[in-house]
Amino acid sequence: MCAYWLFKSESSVFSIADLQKSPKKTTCWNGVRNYQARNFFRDAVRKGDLVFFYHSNTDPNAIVGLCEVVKSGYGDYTALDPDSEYYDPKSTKENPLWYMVDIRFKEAFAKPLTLDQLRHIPGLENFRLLQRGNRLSVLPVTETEAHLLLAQAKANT
DNA sequence: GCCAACGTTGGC
DNA sequence: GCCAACGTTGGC
Repeated sequence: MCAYWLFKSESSVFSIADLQKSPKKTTCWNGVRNYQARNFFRDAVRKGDLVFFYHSNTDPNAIVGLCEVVKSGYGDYTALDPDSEYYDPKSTKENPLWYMVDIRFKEAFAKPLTLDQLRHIPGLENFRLLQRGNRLSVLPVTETEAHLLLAQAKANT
């Protein structure tokens, strides 16, 4: 049983095109410094899970493609690097405070699912991405929601 | 650039 | 443990 997730990224910081250009089309998703997101990485995101890639703070904001988790949660080493902007002295190698996962590019949608479009899809009323004030950068997607998203992406050609 | 919503910090 | 202040996120 694979689960579904949505990862947010500002396209100017790291876009799906950047992922596609990465070695083996794979990257570690580091720099998550929010406890809720951390808990997902540590306890729930598993190898084989499907990830919707979302561009935030861009125009238009949209789900732009799909990736696959290729490595479950492990210690985020940027937290150990004093030169990193993600450095956190409370984290150690033995006792990581922050976690990351690895994802591999799967597909870029021919036409991204824009935020505006998502708001009009029946069945997504409770989708966390669409909820007011939502700021979580790693969020769970239910199987029902995932199927709706995949169907819409397919229909969007 | 603005502002609402949220998470975190720190004083008490 | 409460809550005000602050910093950040993210849509517009």
